[in-house]
Amino acid sequence: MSETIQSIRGMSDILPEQAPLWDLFESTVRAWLKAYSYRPIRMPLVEKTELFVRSIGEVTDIVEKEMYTFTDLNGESVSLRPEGTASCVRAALEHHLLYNGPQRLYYAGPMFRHERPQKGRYRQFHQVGAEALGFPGPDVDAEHIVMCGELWSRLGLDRIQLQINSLGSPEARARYRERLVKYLARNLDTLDADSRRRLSTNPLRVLDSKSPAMQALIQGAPQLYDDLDEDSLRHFEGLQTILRELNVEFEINTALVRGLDYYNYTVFEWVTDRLGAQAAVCAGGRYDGLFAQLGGKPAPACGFAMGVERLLTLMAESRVQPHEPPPHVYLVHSGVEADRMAWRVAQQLRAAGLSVVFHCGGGSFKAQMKKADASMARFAVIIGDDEVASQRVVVKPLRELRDQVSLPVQDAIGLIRDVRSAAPMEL
RNA sequence: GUGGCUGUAGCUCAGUUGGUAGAGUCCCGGAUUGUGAUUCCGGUUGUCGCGGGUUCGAGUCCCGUCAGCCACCCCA
Repeated sequence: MSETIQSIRGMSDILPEQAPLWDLFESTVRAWLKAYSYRPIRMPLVEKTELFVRSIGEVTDIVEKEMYTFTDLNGESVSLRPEGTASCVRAALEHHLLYNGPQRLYYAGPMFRHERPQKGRYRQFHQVGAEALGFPGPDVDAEHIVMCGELWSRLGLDRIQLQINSLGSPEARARYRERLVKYLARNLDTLDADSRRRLSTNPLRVLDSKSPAMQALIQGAPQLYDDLDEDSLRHFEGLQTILRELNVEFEINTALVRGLDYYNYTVFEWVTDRLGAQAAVCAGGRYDGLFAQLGGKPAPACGFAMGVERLLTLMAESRVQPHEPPPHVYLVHSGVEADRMAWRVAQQLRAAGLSVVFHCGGGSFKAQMKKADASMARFAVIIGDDEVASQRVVVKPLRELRDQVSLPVQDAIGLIRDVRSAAPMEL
């Protein structure tokens, strides 16, 4: 025997047992996006590395050390996508999607980041993202936030809190960054090693530090809010007004700075206390500069992405149960003529819209029925020599405590159909 | 990338200063070939994650490695 092969670290199989929850999530999400008139777009999983360098930012951890980057056979550097927004904007530019006005788009699928796996964090993980391209106002920011809130209730989830912040215009952020660096530099001896490193790379992220020793320093730090220009303030106020009118609860978290470079103005994050360290289940914001950054005609835009695995974990913990009815019929048959009849009956049952588990592999009735239980199918349909002679089948309920009956096939279909839509019986 | 904990049957887990592979569950066969239960009997549950080392002898101790979990970092 040769050695077995394992899946790659941080990349897992979604087994049949878990699939119904994924199905439930995906169908809920699709209906929800349809209700908001977002249309699907499917981008490649692989893009030129340059796309992510220019959009996400060269000095971000994602681009610096987490991308699956390799050289294609033609010598070009390509990467598995670590997120979806860059590809989505690239596609919008490439196909001139905004020529006919603004677009509401969504995508769903796997993303890849070479991080150390832990709860809610995997190397291949899934996101659903929505992007509103060509909308300048805070009303679209609000739309995104409101629709997320609605999704949580459609998914049966509660205790997901909303945090918002404004990063202002690029100029405002640059002013603030300078002020913050000065402040942090004065308190250099209080900074931990990570924060000192961030001082030169991404100083705003120092505010995110979880180190208890840093909290006082962070409390006393200058506020980005003080550097916001009039337009930024008006945009932020506009968003808050809508949220308040719609009774959407939110918290302004001035330490909320997204890790990706392309954000400006509104940023928001939905967080939970039930996932350990990976608190964010959905995050997004405005990225008015990205179109130009990717060489296109400037266009305002706003979007968000949610972590599917994290939401599924919450659903499982909230005991959200997908309704997955078992097949209608387990078809048991024994005997040369009976086998032949069984094939025919199976097709009749399926043609009538019933799902059939056909017993393959032969064996005695006893052996076949031994496998039958209520989780396998609602009914066993049994065919033997007597049934061949009478051209009837035996229908035996596997879930209800009722006697088996002998019926012509058409009557059997009727009987099974009658309970098809009935709620599954608790056993 | 850094740190901590863990890895024994398909699954959930025992395994006592280092001395010959265990339980429950599941699965398979039979008692019982017109059928789901119960009971009884029998059977496989295994490179003890992998590779080295120490030792007469390693599931147990040491080193390395891989994987899982948790935290840091980062992020959805």
